[in-house]
Amino acid sequence: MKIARVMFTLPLPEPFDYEVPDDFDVVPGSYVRVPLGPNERTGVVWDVFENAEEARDLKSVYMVYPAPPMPKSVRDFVDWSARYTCSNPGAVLRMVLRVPSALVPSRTQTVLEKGNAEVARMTPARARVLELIDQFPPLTAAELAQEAGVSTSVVKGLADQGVLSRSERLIDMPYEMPAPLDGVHALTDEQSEAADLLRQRVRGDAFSVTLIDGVTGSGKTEVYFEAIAEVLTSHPQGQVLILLPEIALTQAIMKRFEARFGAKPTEWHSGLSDAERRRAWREVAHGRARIVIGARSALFLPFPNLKLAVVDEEHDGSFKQEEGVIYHARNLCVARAKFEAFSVILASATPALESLHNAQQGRYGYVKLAARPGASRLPDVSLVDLRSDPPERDEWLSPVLARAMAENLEAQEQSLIFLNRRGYAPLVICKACGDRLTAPGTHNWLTEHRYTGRLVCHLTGFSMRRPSACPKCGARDSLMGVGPGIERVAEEIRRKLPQARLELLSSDTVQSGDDIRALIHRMETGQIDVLIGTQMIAKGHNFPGLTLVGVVDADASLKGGDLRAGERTFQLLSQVAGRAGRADKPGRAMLQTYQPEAPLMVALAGSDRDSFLAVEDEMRDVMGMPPHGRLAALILSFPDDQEAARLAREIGMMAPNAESVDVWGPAPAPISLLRGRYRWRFLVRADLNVDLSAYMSAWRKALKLPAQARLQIDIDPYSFM
DNA sequence: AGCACGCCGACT
DNA sequence: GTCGGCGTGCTC
Repeated sequence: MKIARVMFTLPLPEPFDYEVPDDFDVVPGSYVRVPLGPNERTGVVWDVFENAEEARDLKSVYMVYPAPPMPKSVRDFVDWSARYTCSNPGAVLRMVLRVPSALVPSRTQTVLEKGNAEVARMTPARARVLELIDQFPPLTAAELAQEAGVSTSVVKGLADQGVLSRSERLIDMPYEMPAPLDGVHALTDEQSEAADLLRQRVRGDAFSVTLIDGVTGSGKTEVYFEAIAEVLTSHPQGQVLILLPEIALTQAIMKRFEARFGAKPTEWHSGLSDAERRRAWREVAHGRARIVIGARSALFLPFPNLKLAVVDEEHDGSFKQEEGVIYHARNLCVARAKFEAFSVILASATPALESLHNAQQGRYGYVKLAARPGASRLPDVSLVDLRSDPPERDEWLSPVLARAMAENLEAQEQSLIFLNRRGYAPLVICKACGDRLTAPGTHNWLTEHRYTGRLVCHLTGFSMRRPSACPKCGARDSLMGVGPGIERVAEEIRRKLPQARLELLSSDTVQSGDDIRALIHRMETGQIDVLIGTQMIAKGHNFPGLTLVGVVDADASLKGGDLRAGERTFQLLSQVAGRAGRADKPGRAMLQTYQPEAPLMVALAGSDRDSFLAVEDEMRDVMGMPPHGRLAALILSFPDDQEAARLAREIGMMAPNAESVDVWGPAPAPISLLRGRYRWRFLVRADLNVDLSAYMSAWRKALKLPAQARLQIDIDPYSFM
């Protein structure tokens, strides 16, 4: 008897066995329809084996889909990812099998084109159809009737006479084949050299990772285009995947691909319709989609013949999936490359410490691209010591920065003020009773938004009208905003520079991409003197008239005990500082800080990424943190406050003892209440030689928790909330 | 994930 | 006396 071991897209711990009828062509990787309990489901055959002795009475496979079997390398990748992320293989499989309807071949439709027969009796309506027929590719009867402005019966009549001939066409057409167009970009010597190296690395069928470290405008994209072109020519069936942060998947990037490769790449992201998704999945699975550009979930498409994956903006935090199966697309991409023996290119202007570390260790190849000649370089960065030059009471700009802004305005140059805090004040207290207003059931402070007149919790999304009396003691007009948000700093700037044209940029002031583009346009064309904004201003264009960047609170993002706070702050601040100045007009950046002697600040002041990273790397090494150690988080959530705390302590007692593993916690999570559930966190650190995934799985397995308790395991956490 | 079976409140 | 609430458990 032939037995198929079938994996489902369900959170089951293991595959189920089914009998395979003799006349069924079932191989490992086949997609099958099988009975499961009272229903039937689609699953993937993980394995096939002969069983001599009559075993349990198994149910039978109903049907095999006429789709290319899932390659072993992809199944291995699913198994490995499940183990690594401490999730069920079925949950990972669900990410691969996102579109079950794509397993069925595309339906066909009848289309019409010019036939052989002559029209017997010409009518005006028929004449109009025949006039048009040569101008279009084959169309359906409905489309043709619409174009000609006649009813479908006219079209049908012509077809029945043979004047139009009918043929069948797939509804979901294969994509156009890309073919590199030469001579699109002239490369500089440096770029050619980099391209040569990459071409050489993608030519074979070997696993490799190469980091392209190049500032904005250094031609990273053109260089990795060369590697893609090489794959298309040297591997006639080869497929290429480009992973981008979701937000970077714009029509602009699609146009650049089209210009280089003569056809639109296949898109894969959350905005696709069901039909587009089905088509994309099917074309990928058949190996016909040769260039796929997508967000992190594209990593789980069932490529049969992947030869190259590019992770652009590889440092970007949005590659980390924080819900369901928690994974980092960049890291899993490298893992998949090992299973399938393909090349990976990581590209960034501010590479992640981990990636640079791997490059330094020789595990990754490394290509450095310097700035394009004439492009702006990092501006002069100076530190404003808030201890020696403090702002006035209830103000946030040091006199030093305020003076620089006034001079800049005088010289008709633009300033940009960065503060990563939305709203007016990050905390509201009652002057009468001293109460700090928090979101209900949490300790999260409410942020005051003057613009909308509301108090908002930025962590949970809770929001209320600003009350006129204290909710605790009832005192009237006693509520007071404490600390700065961008609205409040804007108020201070209006007071100090009343003639300046000032605008704000945060997720509260712009609703759409169009709003942002309009604002960037006003900034570019000099219609704004001072732009004040949150993190949102870090990304975007260089502004030619911008010569001063002020960072209100350079210390802010260092707080919170987040492992990567320093690294992220450096990336963010160097991005923000990099907005200032052009070759002809040098820019300067001023960072307000209470700790000008901190290594991060010193490195920023020296615009010295390498020495900052060296210091950061040293610190991580001393603490045994990534990339010198491993990190995992365990998060418990439970509907009841008291019981959650008790369970958390109990879970802590059950942590397995292991060499070279430190368990910290439980601690109430920074977002301690989320969707009605109370949350506690553990942080686990281990040496590199420890299988931390196995440790975490063993820990979870040892626990017996009530059904409402939920445990999340986050291997290599990026968010500490 | 579904969908069953199970044991406790408001209704013909 | 039932209809149905969603808590627990199973699916080869």
